[in-house]
Amino acid sequence: MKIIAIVGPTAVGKTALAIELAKKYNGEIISCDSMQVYKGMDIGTAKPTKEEMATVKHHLINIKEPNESFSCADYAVLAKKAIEDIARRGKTPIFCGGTGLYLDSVIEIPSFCETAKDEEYRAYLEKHALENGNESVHRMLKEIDPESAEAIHPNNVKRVIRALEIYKCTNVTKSEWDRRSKQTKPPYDATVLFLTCQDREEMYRRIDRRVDIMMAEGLMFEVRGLYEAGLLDSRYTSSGAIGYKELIPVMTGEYTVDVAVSELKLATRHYAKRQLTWFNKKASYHKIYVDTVNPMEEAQRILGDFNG
RNA sequence: GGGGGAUUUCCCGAGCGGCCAAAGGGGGCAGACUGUAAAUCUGUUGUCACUGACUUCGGUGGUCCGAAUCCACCAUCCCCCA
Repeated sequence: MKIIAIVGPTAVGKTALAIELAKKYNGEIISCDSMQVYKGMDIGTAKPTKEEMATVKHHLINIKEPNESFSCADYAVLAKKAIEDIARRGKTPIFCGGTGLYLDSVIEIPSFCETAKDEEYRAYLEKHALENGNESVHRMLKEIDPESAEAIHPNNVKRVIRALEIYKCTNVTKSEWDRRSKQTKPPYDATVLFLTCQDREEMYRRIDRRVDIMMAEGLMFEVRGLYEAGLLDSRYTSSGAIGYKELIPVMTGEYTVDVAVSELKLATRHYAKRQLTWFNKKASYHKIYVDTVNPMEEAQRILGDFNG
């Protein structure tokens, strides 16, 4: 099963390229973005426009309310279904988005969703860490899975807890799960195009420009609407989205719009750097510098006589 | 015109005679990442021939074995009285 994936930091033009390629290669797009899944969060997550979505079929966008929970495991299940669905109709699945882990959960880690979860235990550990310090839960992990304890920094409580949770749920350590998952490969033959900028300054300029456009398109209104509907709350994963969490303080009067916008630009730059770090280490990805070559031409050169 | 306060490394800001290349935060740069991932976390950040040397705390000169820290003058900014 052949699939195409377009990844890269924010604001390099992934969406546009995906749509062009979908037309060229008879494809449908599967969003690979942790925030575009939420309804009503349109401008801030830079979703494709209605027109674009009418031209090419998109999957896994607008499938959850902002107050619903969603995670990578949910994504992996749905994305695999989407691939089947698209393939059944003889089309090519084209992944497009910047959430690296989400892509990995389908093209690299077949057992991603088999480790289960235990919210209660998680909450218990969070409380424990809060009261007894980060080291306390890390020591617990060291007892049962020294290998993971070694790999996870004690301050990264979230991941320490998840490792403990995995063991609690499956009786198998996280390090063992990781080892096993590396032994099997998913049944997909993915060609990944990694869009990026050669010049860091250029990337930051694109981000600033993108944010200004979002504001001009009415991001503030979008945020206010969600805020007034009670859909922005730190309990929700969706409210951690860049563009929303920076604008909430404007609603409450803590920030001026100008301050919020520069915070938003900054957060986006930080995010883009993290994406770069993630994608850069993927040796098999085809890097395309959007500021020095024509991305569509380059993509076609790489994909060649690709046929799904 | 008179009185008071400030000036610190890219930025904010601590330091008030040795333990200071100088806390902390921000930013920059780099990195990690297998169920919250637009999240979470880590390292690094004066220069160099780097377990040591050199330059730095507005400027110049001084006191002292020793100054970002004390003194004098100058510069710039802020506040108060005229």
